Amino acid sequence: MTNTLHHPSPEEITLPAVLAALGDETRLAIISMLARFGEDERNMTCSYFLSLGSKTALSYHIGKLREAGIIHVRPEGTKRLLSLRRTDLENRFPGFLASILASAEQLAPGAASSSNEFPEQSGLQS
Amino acid sequence: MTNTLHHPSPEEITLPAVLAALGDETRLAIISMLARFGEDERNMTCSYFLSLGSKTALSYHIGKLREAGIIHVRPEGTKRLLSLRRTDLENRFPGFLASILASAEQLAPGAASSSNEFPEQSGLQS
DNA sequence: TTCAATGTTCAATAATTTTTGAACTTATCG
DNA sequence: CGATAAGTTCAAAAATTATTGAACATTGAA
Repeated sequence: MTNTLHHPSPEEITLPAVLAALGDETRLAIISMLARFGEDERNMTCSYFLSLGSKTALSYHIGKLREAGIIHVRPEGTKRLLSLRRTDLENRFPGFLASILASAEQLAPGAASSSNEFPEQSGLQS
Repeated sequence: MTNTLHHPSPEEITLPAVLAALGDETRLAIISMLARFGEDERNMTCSYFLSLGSKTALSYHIGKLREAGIIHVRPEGTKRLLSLRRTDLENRFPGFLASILASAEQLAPGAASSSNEFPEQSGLQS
């Protein structure tokens, strides 16, 4: 049995697949949290995202993100350490991830609410 | 019967909806063609995109793009004139549309093949 | 070793999205 | 007027995606 998780190579990452993968609230929330709290990869395990859905649902969504080439998943013991494939995405679709993340910042629970008393519109409501 | 087509206001446009709408090859091709050949709105009718699907399928996809706030549809006689909501999208999600369009340039049939003999990778294969 | 934690897999179900063809509306053209 | 062109609507069918719970595998810890 192939024990290593499959990750598409940079050239295999396609725009339609990436957009489809991100066109889902749960997955958008995952990458948004990853982007903000993921500087230290050690904390970003699957169960970190349990507030977003059941164990099985997360396994499914994380698999989608991985297969689309958006995140990297590194098994470590019984855990999986997740990280954004920032560089690969930037090379493939310049500016794309940055614009998404900037717009998605308010999506993830526990967002660093920018201490703004006047929320304006954020474009992120379902 | 409300004869005017509904278009979400800028504040009603949400990132998940936009991403979901664009996570489809047909719709990505539509906006890519619109971006490249749509400077003159007069030519961009629904039937212009007939190479991408049946009449009914296009009606469906164009409706999706409209409801997501990505395009504007103006009835003119028996036709519908389509245009990208570039400004609204740029205000809402700065840099997003530009990055998509730059990456999607090769998607639409009849693309201005950039006269490049060495295609590299384009990230747009299905 | 035994227990608990972290995830995956599978099959079934549910929900959503897409595609189709037929019928229909509206407007334009001769 | 009568025919054609451009689209829409509707309901049914097809296809895809997402959710669940049960069972399982692996690793780490007591």
